[in-house]
Amino acid sequence: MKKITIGDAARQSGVKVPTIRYYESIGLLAAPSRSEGNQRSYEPADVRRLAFIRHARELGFEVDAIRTLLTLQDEPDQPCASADAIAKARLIEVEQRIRSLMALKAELEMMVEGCGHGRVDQCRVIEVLADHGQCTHAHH
Amino acid sequence: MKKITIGDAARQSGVKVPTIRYYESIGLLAAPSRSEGNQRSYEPADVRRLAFIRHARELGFEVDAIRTLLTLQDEPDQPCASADAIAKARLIEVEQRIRSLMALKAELEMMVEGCGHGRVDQCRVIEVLADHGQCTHAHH
DNA sequence: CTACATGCTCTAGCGACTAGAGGTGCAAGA
DNA sequence: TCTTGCACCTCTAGTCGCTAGAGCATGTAG
Ligand SMILES: [Zn+2]
Ligand SMILES: [Zn+2]
Ligand SMILES: [Zn+2]
Ligand SMILES: [Zn+2]
Repeated sequence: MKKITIGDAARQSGVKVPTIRYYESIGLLAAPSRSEGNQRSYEPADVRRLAFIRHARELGFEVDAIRTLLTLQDEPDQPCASADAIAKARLIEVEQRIRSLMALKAELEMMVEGCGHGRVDQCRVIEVLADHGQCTHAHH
Repeated sequence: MKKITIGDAARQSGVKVPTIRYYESIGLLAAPSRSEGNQRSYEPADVRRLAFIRHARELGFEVDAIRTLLTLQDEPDQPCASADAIAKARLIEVEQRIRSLMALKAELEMMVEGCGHGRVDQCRVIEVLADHGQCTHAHH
């Protein structure tokens, strides 16, 4: 019976007010009912949905993936294979990203630690940037 | 002999043609001279500059940082402290990103491996997404 | 000379928001 | 009751680093 304003929904879900409106505009969250003064009025289920979205975003899922996951959530008797596939794809993505960043980290360490902090024309940072041949990894 | 077209510059530097024009439009690369038919004509130094930009982008430096690095490169007798600071900042960024992604990886593994691949209402993936309390890390 | 590749400018779109302008609604204190 | 002031509304435009396309002009090989 209590009306949940967009501000309340934001506080309870951790999703910012403009972002909630944005999610509505892209059809990720259904348009809620309105008060007499045309203000959005949410149900507890909407807040749970927002928290779900936020958590999925924090874990790096794209909005399109979240759209699919939300649809699945609404069909509890279906097999969960596609949800698992989405999560697994994200996991593989993250693993690749970590590998790539570790290689990057190595290059950056070489640059930073290799520099004697003198003049620019002796700077290891600038030197390596100007010549990828100085890198230990062939591809970044 | 010379007359490096934008296509040649692209092939030699690894930066795509529209991207070169984009870099010119944001002032990252100086506008080159033009041929009689109004076509861009680059010097070898421009191609080196493009390769520098590309390498820096591959290492994840932002365009604004690259702008600073390029300015520094043009002043070889200056101290390289600010170049080193930019690289170090990027290194710290990368290290933080790796840590964050490792935590993410752990959560995703729990989700993917914890699921018995049955019905959606028993899916570990959906369950964890709906409740951050199920996560091992407090913050993502 | 004729194709066709490459070049030109300009505009719009991507993802996932964020910021601001300019207006309305609403609750609480004086 | 009035007023203050925050919360809410819509709409537009900006962020970053490109990328895609339209509709032309130019350059080159056969
Ligand atoms: Zn240095
Ligand atoms: Zn390199
Ligand atoms: Zn599952
Ligand atoms: Zn979590």
